[in-house]
Amino acid sequence: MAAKKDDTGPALPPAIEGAWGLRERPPKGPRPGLSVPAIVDAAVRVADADGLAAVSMSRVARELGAATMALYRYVGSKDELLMLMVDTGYGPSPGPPGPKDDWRTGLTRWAWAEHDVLRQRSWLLHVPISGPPITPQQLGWMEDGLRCLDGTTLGESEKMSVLLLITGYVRNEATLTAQIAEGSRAAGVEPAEMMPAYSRMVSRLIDPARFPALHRVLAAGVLNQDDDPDDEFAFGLDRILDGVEALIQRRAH
Amino acid sequence: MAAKKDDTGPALPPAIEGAWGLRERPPKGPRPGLSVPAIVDAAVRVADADGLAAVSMSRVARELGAATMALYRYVGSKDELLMLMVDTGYGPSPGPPGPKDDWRTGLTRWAWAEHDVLRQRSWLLHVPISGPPITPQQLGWMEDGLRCLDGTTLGESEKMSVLLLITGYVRNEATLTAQIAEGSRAAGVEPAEMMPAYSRMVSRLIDPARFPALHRVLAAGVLNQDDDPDDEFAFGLDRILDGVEALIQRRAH
DNA sequence: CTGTTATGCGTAGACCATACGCAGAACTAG
DNA sequence: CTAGTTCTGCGTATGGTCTACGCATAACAG
Repeated sequence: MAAKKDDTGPALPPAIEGAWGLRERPPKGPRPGLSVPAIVDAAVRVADADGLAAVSMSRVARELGAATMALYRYVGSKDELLMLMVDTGYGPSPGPPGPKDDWRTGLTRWAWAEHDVLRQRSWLLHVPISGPPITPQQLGWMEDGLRCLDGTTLGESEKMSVLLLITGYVRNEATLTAQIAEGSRAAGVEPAEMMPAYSRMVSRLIDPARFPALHRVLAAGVLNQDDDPDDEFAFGLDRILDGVEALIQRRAH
Repeated sequence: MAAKKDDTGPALPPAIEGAWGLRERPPKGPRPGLSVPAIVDAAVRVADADGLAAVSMSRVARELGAATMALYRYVGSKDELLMLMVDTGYGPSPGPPGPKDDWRTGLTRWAWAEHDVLRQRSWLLHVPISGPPITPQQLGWMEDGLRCLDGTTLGESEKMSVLLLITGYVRNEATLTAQIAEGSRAAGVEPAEMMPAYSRMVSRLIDPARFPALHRVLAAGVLNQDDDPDDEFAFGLDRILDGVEALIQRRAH
């Protein structure tokens, strides 16, 4: 009676359970010609090469020399495939902080690690995420982030909030720079010329009397100079960590 | 020769120019039966009612009693329609800060205004944004945000960074809470039961030895209690503004 | 050898965006 | 008043998407 109490809320899709190492292959029937990891790898390869929009079931199947519908024996839907793609796309987390690292050093490294992944695989930003993380590597990232805050005065709930704050920032910053890159490719402009072109366009559109502050920003040439996006990233990250530091100080009081 | 120098970078789509009040109707030909604002309003109505996924060209046309292809006389593509939907979906900006407001009060109000819009129209979060803002209301929001920082010691570039930081945070927070809501609707669980169900599922999946920090968070019941999401939002916002305040203090030194 | 079960995958249906072209309306020039 | 021009509405058609369903076949258990 109490033995089969796995009915814990909404069921996990079979392919996700597979990612956690549960679920063994049934002994009957013909040998599977494909495997979930092979499919996911192929899909990731397509996304790396031609972007997320190129990832269709038929394209992934072609990549594997299989028929489109063969994939549905392994993944329940395209959304499920996308979820698994995100998991392997992020890859293993950067590992726990070193024993001598303070929380700030650790979180900085953690944030830069995600930053690097998203720079490399900008298609991750286009995957419509449909819920909190449930895949192994995703939770691995979360674990390592939490460990950075282990010795601090923060409560468990606050640690979680801080992590969400940082990961949100990283994703947002990556989204913005990826948009510039993709926009320039779509418009046929070289990336360095993108922001100046944008700046010129906005200058032409706005009335300086109705948009004085914006006009001042444009006049200062803020959007023209293509300063290192990494500096921009570091700036915002330090702002957030300053805020976290203020909280930690207050809790220690 | 120097009269028609509008060839400033990648051209603005005609419908967007229309949103800025440029572009007059040609005097020839039959009267248009539709209009861009009418189409955009219909599309927004569909998105409000049935979500962004329900917004197809045929559905919008049906809403207007027109044929699908008729819409293409007014917007160049569906992406263009989406861009216009975002503009009217956000609506007018909350206005400039009051004359007695300090920067922190102003930015707080600004952030909450976007927060409220995104709560109301969560489909805005699902629109794949494809570049920096070029529509009138979007730039209006930016203008009002910049004005909040008018009297501070920050440089123009820093003001922009702060704004991006905040708007990114607002979007991120809204995305997370919207995911819970949508996820619970998709899984047929009532929203209040969503996070506990998630918490139980993760507990079942992870090995406490490999995920000690995460295990501790779950044991503390952090994800169970459905504390007011607005408190959560206010927490993160204050963290960020603390960071901005630290910067302003340093610049004033 | 028989029954069971899982696999590969072909077919088909229900959508989607949109390129193209035609009939006719509404204006301007003469 | 007429002819020409230009723009509108929209029907048709193409090529793409995901995926429900069902059938033949392969591999195992007894």
